Amino acid sequence: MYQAPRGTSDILPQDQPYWSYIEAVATATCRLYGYQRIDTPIFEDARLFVRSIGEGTDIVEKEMYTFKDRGGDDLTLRPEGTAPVCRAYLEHGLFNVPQPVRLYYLSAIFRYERPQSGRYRQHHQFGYEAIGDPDPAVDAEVIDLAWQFYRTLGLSDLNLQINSIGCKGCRPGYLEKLKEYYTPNIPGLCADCQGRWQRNPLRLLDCKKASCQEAAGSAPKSEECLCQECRTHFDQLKSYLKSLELPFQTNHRLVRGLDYYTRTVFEIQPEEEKAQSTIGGGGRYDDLIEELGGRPTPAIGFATGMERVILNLKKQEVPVPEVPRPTAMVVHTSPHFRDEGLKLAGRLRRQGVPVLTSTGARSLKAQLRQADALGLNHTIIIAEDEWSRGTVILRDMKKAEQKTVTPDELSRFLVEEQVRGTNWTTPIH
RNA sequence: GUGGGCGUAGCCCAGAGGCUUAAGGCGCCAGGUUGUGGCCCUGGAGAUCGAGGGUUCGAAUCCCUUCGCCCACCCCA
Repeated sequence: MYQAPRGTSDILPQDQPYWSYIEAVATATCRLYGYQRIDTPIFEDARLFVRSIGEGTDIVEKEMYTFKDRGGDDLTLRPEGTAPVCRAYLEHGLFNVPQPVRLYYLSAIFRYERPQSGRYRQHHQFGYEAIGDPDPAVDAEVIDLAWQFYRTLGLSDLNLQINSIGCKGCRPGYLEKLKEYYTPNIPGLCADCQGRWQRNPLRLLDCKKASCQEAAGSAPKSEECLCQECRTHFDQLKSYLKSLELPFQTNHRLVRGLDYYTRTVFEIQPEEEKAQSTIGGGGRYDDLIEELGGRPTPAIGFATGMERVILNLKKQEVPVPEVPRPTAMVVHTSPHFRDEGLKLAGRLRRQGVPVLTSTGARSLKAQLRQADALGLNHTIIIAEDEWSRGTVILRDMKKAEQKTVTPDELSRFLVEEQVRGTNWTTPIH
């Protein structure tokens, strides 16, 4: 038997309410803030990602789905959403519209990793970018939008952590200090951290090993090494966040895994911290667009993992709206009426009434049993006697009552139900 | 890539060497007479016991290999 490839999964009807709910809330929230949707291809020139994410990162080193197409081009299944949006920004001259350009996306992301709870090879992100404006007010807006999104969804007990990792001007100095501080501790560090000291000192800060955490605890803080501009930017952001009444915490050990981040970085995670707990994160990437061949263009973005959001919606037992389904079914006492049943159902549907039809040569009993199992409110029974008098039976399955009606009366009743909204199923769980 | 746990019907699972010709529950299908569901009763379909090899008179049960799933590390959404 074939199985879905490792790390991928089918989203069955049972889970679809979560997806449409999240998409609806994401879309509505973005509209509230003036972000417009953008969709980029599922694959891109491999170099786009190597260039933007950074050669030394895990994503580029071992997680990209890269392949040669028949024309010999190296293509990569998008492992993150920001670089493609920046590419589109440049390609379509979006620097010629009023800045910042506010864009959002809902898209599949691919990373070759060992799957585990909340981590998949194909997952989905809702993300957005504000490109072309250095103002810390934009940082605040981006963070606020994320917070608003989670709140609207109904998630509670979330933590917002922020940090500033400086710019290309002041970060090198900070990294020096960091390495200096760690030098005497090197023998006590875990093997991974010994490598990090060499290649990516920032990452020393978020090692989860107890032994390394100790050292990280009293390590020099990036915030204390910011240049004047970065410091002002960070201070202003914090003050804006306070104005917006966002309950943030400054986390000096918050760094992010992609190379392109500058200044503001932030993450949002559920209070009870676990593995892969971060549900969303983002940051500023003021040098990325230039790196991709554009003019220097400051920008900031955010992305959240849909699967992780769903995980938390379930954990917190947040009720989500059910997707509408018909609550009526046309059945018959004899297969001879199947044709009439199809016509009647067709007529109802043209009037906007969702209905099911029974299939197969089943007995009336079997058809009703099925209607019951599906939790339908009504069955419309086509039966000899009534049909010969130009009527059908409308049976209320919940009340176990039925009456004989003409097709016109039937339509009127069901259209009425439809308008009142009772002709759709609503409960869930 | 590394470590741990687990693989018996669509789902939950019993069975730990010969009464297993693999049990039960849910679900599915059908029936319980005349055109009507939900409860109950009866019947049915559905499992090469993840796969391959080995030990044995005999293996779902023991051994080896392999694949898959889950969880954790790394890292991230």
